[in-house]
Amino acid sequence: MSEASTRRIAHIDMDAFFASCELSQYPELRGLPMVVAGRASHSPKIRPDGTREFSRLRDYAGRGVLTTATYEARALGVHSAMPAMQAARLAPNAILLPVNFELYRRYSRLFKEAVHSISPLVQDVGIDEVYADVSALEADSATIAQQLKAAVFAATNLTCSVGIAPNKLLAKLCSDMQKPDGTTIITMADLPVRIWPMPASKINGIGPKANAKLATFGITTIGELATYPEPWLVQHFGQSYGHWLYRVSHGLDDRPVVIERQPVSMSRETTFERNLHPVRDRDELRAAFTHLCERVADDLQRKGYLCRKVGLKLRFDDFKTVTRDLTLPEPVAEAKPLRHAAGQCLKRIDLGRTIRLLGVKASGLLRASELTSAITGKDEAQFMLDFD
DNA sequence: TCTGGGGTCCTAGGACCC
DNA sequence: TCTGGGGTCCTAGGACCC
Repeated sequence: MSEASTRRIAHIDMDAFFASCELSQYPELRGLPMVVAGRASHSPKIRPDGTREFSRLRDYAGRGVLTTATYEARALGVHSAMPAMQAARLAPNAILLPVNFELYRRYSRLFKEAVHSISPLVQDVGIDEVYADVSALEADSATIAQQLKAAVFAATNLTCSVGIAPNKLLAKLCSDMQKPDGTTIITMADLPVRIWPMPASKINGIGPKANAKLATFGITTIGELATYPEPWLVQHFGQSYGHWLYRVSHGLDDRPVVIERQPVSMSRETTFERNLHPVRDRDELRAAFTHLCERVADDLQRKGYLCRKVGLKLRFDDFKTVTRDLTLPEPVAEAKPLRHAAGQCLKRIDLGRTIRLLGVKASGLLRASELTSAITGKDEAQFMLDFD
């Protein structure tokens, strides 16, 4: 009802986050085309005179994609998620830096603490963005946006863009409208003018496939989507997705800001530098397989979880991906049972081609602490039964 | 020299139970 | 000898997001 329109949700999105973190380390790169991709072998070297020597994109060798590209690099036609080798042909002289997740996580923590200092109801949605429910704050939205940006800048020396709107859907669209360092505040009344002209693909949840299908009906903007009646959308996109398309096109979204969430799965995967043959490269595959299981086990134990389900993922040389999973009789968190279960999964896959990627996933997660109490409860029930 | 890694959510068929 | 129907779990694949 009308109370939905009284909510005020902020979406706070760091500007070119990874690149900005790197520029804070290497200010001499400001204004240059720069990309982040790959591993530590491309870290800058220190010259005898103390200045830094950076790798160039043309030095890149391997199968990675760009994690990020500065605006100057994007002007040369490269963009994040582009294969690095392909980007190297377009921008051979762009500065190349390896990913430094430790650095990004450090800045991420500072950013989120800063948002928290302004509004306590914060939902994490990735390393560089959060939602905050600011409905209960006294100040008006423009003041809140200024406070958020000032707090983030004071904590990180980095800028962010803020959108404030009646729900998460619109707040997310808003924060993207005036990047970088932008502030955009809208109400439901602004929908036709501010939101409807935007491409439908800007909506979170309308990806390449859905967008292409919408385009076959001549629908490219959110406003065009909004001209279609709900039954028509349901007929062509299914009950659930059609209903959702109808709602988002009219700016409707009642998802709450969720402060804490339990993880659903934990996984590790690796793409090999060259495709591995299941027989000829058996030793290398086995070592990688075991290592992935060890890493997943380490993640589980470090975060205090056990899993009831183990999954295996294989990508073949033709990029075809297959998965197999197995539900275990008892939850586990150690590498050995993970490795055994994943090995069982592997037996169900036809290994006719060489392998590009191998992955191991743990799901059906249980908190280790809760498992203890669950067992205690079960034992007590058992005891009662016996006693009876 | 094509196409990373870590996630969430949805669908759909079959098993199995009542 | 054809045929029910709801609920839940398991498994495989795929869309989508950062």
